[in-house]
Amino acid sequence: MSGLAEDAEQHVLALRTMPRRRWSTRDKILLEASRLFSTHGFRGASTRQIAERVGIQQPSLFKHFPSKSSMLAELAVYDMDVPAHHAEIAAAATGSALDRFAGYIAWDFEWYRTMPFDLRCVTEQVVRSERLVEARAAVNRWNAAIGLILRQGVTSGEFSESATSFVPAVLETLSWHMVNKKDASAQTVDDAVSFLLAATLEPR
Amino acid sequence: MSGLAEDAEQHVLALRTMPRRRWSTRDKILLEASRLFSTHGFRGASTRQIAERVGIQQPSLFKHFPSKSSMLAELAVYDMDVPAHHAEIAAAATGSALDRFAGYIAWDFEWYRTMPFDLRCVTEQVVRSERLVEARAAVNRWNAAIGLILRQGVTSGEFSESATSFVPAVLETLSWHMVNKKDASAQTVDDAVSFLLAATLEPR
DNA sequence: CCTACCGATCGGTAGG
DNA sequence: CCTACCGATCGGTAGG
Repeated sequence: MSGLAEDAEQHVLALRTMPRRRWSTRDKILLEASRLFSTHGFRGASTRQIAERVGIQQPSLFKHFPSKSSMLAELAVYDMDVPAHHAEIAAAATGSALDRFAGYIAWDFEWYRTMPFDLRCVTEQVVRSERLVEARAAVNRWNAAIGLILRQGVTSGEFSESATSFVPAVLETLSWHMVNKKDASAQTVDDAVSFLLAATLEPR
Repeated sequence: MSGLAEDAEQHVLALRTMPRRRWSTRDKILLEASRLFSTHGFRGASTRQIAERVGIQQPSLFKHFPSKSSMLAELAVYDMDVPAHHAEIAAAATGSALDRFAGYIAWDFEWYRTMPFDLRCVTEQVVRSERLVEARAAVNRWNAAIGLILRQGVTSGEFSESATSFVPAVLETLSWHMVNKKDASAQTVDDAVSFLLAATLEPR
């Protein structure tokens, strides 16, 4: 079922090159919902606030989404299914663990840097709200793929064993940092890759 | 006004050596509130849930706290005022930036590892809810002190300039990691210090 | 610390 | 996509 992830990735690539006023109402809803979820949390962001920012009445939201949580579920596809798909490819590829890990995190940081939606905190809210079963499965797939690459790197002597337990959480933080900073550039991505690799590599 | 931070630190040290059944109702409320805030977010945790876990009726909460947000404000003292106080001491001390930074983060990780309350996500919720003016001031003080140490280390050639922009967010993540993991030990603290220093130091 | 209760706001529906 | 509206739940108060 990688079709879901690939379709979602293509849709985001299309949104990035499209002026925001030409976005569909549905995507405008997702954008404002993501921003309010990030700022006030899922429960703290009301459907009336989302509708106001989009410029429609609150009940009109439910012509595009069956529920508020379905908005979060769709954002979780961009936040977890797409990264999980890329992480699984990196985990199954040939080459050194270091090269595959470096390649994945470079893609990951660039994904978040150019992401139109504000996905910060989506992961945590997804993991914690037990309703979103599919999104939780994607989180587990991502963790499994990253964990595999890290173990491969420890076995080959490239990665520090004691460091690997911190890597998933720090990777996530650096991803959100790309979203957080308006002035994040391609250089910022390179710096974040160097930062994480320096912490992960076995000291020589 | 470091008396607030020092009193709060002493209170936490006392709680750590006291069996939980001997805690005051007030501290039991703070414990369960912190856990529910961390799991469901501030808005997602209801006062009825908090009261149920403490074993009292919901309106009784307001005999101990004037409002739900005042519970968050008190947790923010443990999450921000106490660390800000220690960071400011480290920033003003003599010695190399590396030594002072390493000393601070070792204290920080140990603070969160042995913290009875679950302070994850308190910072974000504090920063975002504009009402908690005092807590926001503590966040700013912490950021200023850490930023000063980092700039000192860059000037002296000990720290990598491009790395320092990621350090505050990653430091916070590693602190929460100490709370998150039930099996976090003194060794985990040492590993986290090594992890962050490896990423922060100028490569030789 | 309890019972009883209130106004406000919430997510979502009906019907057009 | 709008207006009108509903049941549920929210944080907090009154009074004992």
